[in-house]
Amino acid sequence: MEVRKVERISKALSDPSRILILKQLRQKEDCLYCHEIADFIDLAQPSISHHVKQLADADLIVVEKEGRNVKYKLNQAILNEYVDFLNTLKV
Amino acid sequence: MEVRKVERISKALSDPSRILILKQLRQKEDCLYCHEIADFIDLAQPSISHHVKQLADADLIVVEKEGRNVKYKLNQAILNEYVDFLNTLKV
DNA sequence: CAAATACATCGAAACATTTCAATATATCAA
DNA sequence: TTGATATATTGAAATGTTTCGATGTATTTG
Repeated sequence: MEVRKVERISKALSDPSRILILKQLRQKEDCLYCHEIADFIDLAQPSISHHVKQLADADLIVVEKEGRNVKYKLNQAILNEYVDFLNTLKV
Repeated sequence: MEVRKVERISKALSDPSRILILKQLRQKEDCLYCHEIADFIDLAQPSISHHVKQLADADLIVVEKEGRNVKYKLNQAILNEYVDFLNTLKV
């Protein structure tokens, strides 16, 4: 995995709100609706939108439109690649 | 692993210079001297010092003084804990 | 179609990070 | 002990991130 990609994913993972979103995604069995995020993150709507965008830009989540709503899924493949990279750092 | 800790490690990993330091640490068989960093990172000495501090504060590297010199080693245990956390995000 | 709902984008304020020159500290060498 | 070397700290400029109010854009519902 390229340094740029590692950097972007790490940056996406370096904020408590975004970590929480990923954790809740896991709790919800890998399918979270945008409006559900407001239930566990106390931020204004544009801020939540911003955080979701960071995760999407890092390819950590896949965004699916469902009419007015937006649904998120974890991108396991990217997470696996990131973990693989981290493992190559070990001796 | 706590969200705070994940945040701090991710932040440490979210800079190209710091990623490079960890990669070179691996190349050097897990034992890098401070002055060697200047060979592959084109930044002023205080900047390198700053980056190394971020890695140390995140516990990603262990710092050992050797007289005038400083030696770094990867903290594999923390990296493992971080990887374990990332794996819990998967379904 | 009009109003309501869900989400995104813009612009600006507040805050954090990165970078370097200058300076400090600690150790080694003569 | 004096000078040289290795690294850390300080302070400030430049840049990036986070946050929100205001507003824009789809989509659904009445």
